[in-house]
Amino acid sequence: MLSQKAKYALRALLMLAERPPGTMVLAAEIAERQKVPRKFLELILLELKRDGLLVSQRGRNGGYCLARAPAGISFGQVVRLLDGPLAPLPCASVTAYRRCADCHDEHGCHIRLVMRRVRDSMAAILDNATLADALAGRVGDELLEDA
Amino acid sequence: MLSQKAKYALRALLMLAERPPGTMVLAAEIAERQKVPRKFLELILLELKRDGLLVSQRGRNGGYCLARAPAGISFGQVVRLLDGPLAPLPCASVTAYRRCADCHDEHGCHIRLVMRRVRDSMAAILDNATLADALAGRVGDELLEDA
DNA sequence: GTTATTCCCTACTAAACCTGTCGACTTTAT
DNA sequence: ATAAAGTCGACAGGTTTAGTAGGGAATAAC
Repeated sequence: MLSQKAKYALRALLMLAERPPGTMVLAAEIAERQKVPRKFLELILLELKRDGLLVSQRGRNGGYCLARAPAGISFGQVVRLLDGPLAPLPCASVTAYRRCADCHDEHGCHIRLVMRRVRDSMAAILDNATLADALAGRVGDELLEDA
Repeated sequence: MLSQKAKYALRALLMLAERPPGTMVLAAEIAERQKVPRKFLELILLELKRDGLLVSQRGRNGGYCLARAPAGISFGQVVRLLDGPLAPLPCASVTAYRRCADCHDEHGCHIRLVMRRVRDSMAAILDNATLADALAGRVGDELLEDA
């Protein structure tokens, strides 16, 4: 399950992606428009900034904007940053592999093999979906008709 | 992330699937062999039984066995039962749809569309992978060679 | 250089959830 | 009767989630 944090982060990023590149937007404005508690949002924006997805400007006329073009930011990066690895099990993770303590012969573990497939397909979708794709209505391979 | 409960449940079911159909196995034996706390496992087995995946026999010579053939029990059923809907967001769920309270115009929500694709691909894998498939080494479309 | 604005940072909290544990009760075979 | 086994409710300790609170630091405008 996606956390509120990740959901809020995606909303904020999508909102920023709609603006002309370099436009500074106030945290307060994002909070109001996206209906996210202001202080909570600040924590999230800060995390996104630390990870290099956002650029910020302090003081008057400050705010946040994307650090790269919307086509350069994927859902996968955002979800991993805020919610951790995609894989349903640590032993099925590629980016954050960890052995199951109680699993003898991991190599033949059927559960792991299935979960590995799940993680691969999640990664294929999320790492491939960028903010630009979302705004353009491109979801996966198909282009969405009107609505 | 898969809960311990779901992981233990899958382990127990796979173990039962290896036995000849109808063989009663003690909760205590499953617990020991799969290294799962006994009392905790009992809760899980009970839940599996209530959902019709297991059959139990009380008293002496009692135990648990699968209620159906291993080919009739999918990973998806088990995961949904113990961990809830597959979808990363309630608004992207098929089996347990719930509107996002703070989402105006859900219809055009880009986040939802992406998460819907994630849930579809998870469901395709998990609902298609049965206990029998796992034991046979069938994972998805390909058959696994030795190792 | 003062002031208003805006992001930055740390600490805290209340509630929920996860992972079990405990103890008693019921059913059943011997 | 007795012992073996599943059934059930309550609870507890730790972790995570979803925020809140309050100030500190940088910057622009005046």
